[in-house]
Amino acid sequence: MKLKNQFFYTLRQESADEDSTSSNLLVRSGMIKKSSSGVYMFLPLGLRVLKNIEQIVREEMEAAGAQELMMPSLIHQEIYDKSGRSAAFGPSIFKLNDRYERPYVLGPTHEELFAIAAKMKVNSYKDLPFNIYQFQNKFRDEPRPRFGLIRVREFIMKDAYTFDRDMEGLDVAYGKMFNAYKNVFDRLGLNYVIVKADTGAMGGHLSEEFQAVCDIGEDILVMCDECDFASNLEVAEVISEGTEKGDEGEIEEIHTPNAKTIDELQEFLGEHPENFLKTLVYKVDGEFIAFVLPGNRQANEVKIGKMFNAISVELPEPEEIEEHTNGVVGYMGPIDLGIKVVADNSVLNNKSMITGANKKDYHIKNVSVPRDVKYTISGDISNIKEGDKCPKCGGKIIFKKGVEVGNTFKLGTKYSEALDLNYAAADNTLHPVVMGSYGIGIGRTMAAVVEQSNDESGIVWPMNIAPYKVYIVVIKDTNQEQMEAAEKLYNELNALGIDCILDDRKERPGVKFKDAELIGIPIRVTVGRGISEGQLELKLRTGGDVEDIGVSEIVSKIQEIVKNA
RNA sequence: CGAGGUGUGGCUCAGUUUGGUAGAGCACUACGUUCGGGACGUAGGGGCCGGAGGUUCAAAUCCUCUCACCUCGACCA
Repeated sequence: MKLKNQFFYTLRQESADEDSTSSNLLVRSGMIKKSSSGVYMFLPLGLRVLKNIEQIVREEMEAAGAQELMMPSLIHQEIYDKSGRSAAFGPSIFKLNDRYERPYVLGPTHEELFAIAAKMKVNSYKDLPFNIYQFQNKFRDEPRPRFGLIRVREFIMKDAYTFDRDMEGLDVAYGKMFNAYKNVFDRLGLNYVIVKADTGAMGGHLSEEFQAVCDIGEDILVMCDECDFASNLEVAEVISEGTEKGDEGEIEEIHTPNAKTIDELQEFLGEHPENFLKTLVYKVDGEFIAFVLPGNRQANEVKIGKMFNAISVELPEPEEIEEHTNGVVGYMGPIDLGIKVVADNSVLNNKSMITGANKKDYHIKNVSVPRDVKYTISGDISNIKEGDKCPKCGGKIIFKKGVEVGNTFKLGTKYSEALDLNYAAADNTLHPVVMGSYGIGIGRTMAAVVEQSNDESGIVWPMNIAPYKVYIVVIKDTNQEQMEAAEKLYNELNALGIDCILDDRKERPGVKFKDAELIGIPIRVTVGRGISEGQLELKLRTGGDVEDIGVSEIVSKIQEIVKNA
């Protein structure tokens, strides 16, 4: 691309309403522009990066035996009603009516449609397995779009779906896709970890997430400092200490005016939070249930939801709680609360605890969980925390933050059963097809790369996804010798399939250098005064000094750099 | 959905408290000087101040409604 007369611009200032390094750099370099909250335009330069990432994903999908196709975005809502996901997605699904008032949705993900398409092909066990995928815009009405391309409402996803006869077949298909995913993120040079995760609205048996490690990540990754344990916080199992803390004593009321939170109580009594019993009331599919856990642990709503196989787990308003229980918010305790009580594993043996008296301004002490707390169920309902024991090896737990760039699911038969995707086995009995689904957020991956690869001057694209590989700076666009040398190099590189930018704008050199760095082109060639001695300058975006190179060697040198990157 | 904030030229913002008919920097145009790391000077062009209604002789400024965007929280594959 010659910059003159092309749709190319950069901004010198940060955008006022971008909130992350990656979104600022992508906006400043003219690759994307926000269209409305959580919706972005991809401009020519940005689109090239997107397509490059897409191509890497495509190559790995094809290598894994997947076939590309394309589904519509506009889908009859009935299909999502049938699978129960209109409810599961709730307000996150974009809904609209056609002119006859028939309800449609903009597809948030496509398990249903792929299952329906698969019915065309699947009759017998001989028709399985197979694997199909697409790149397509997905729509999700996120409550709070954030961080540029990281959390958006319309985004391009590569979604793949595998179809097998049984779980053994799924294991094989899943393994292939899992490896393909590793290849993709390895090729992109991302620093990522793979964690076990909740299956959420997708359902099924297993979910693993590919998480790009970065500070603005919205997911907490739970890792072990000794073994390879890695899990999303949502599902990381807490190994309860099982200690028998304290001696049983008589319950005593203590006056604790205005000490409503664990922090205030700690301040007031001078006791460590682990000696408090925190009592939280959740509305689980409409039922008010109390959850008792140590003062130093957070409740985990995903675990609670699983415990009751519930669709919704929400924290009710204080008034609602007081209406439905005998408790007083701020002074809640599990004794005589009047509703079902669930105890966290880690408090079951504790015999000397402090908890709310269900009476304003009072707590009680010497509470023995085995003696005094009448719980219906116990289980693991809290978040693991840093410093806890690793559930796998007993090592120490550490946290990192991650951006979920890929997700794989062993779905099982959830969708095939809902949509009657069955096959006849060898004995002529009918069985539901066993499915897997696999997503990669393309735009989000692009943002994650920028988050991990930038410096004070701008983006540093890896060679294989850079929008162009070489940026040719012509120092003086009016100097004929310089322009001719630059054009010659430009043509030679293009002929070799090495995409390059020729900056032939009437700009001062400083402007061109700054732009080259901002947009992150890996190789910069400067055509300047040295040209009269047949010399060019070469500089890499990743660093290092400017190198003088003869005109005759420049092309082979660039080829070598591109090849070895 | 709750709380807070912001909408003024392409971009970043001042002006709003105390109404008087719109500014700065960057970007853009012309000319000149300069020109190998976001040049300088001079002269220009471009905005009915998010929208609607109201108060007033007069509204970017005050009042009402509304829309959009942002932050924190809630929520969330």
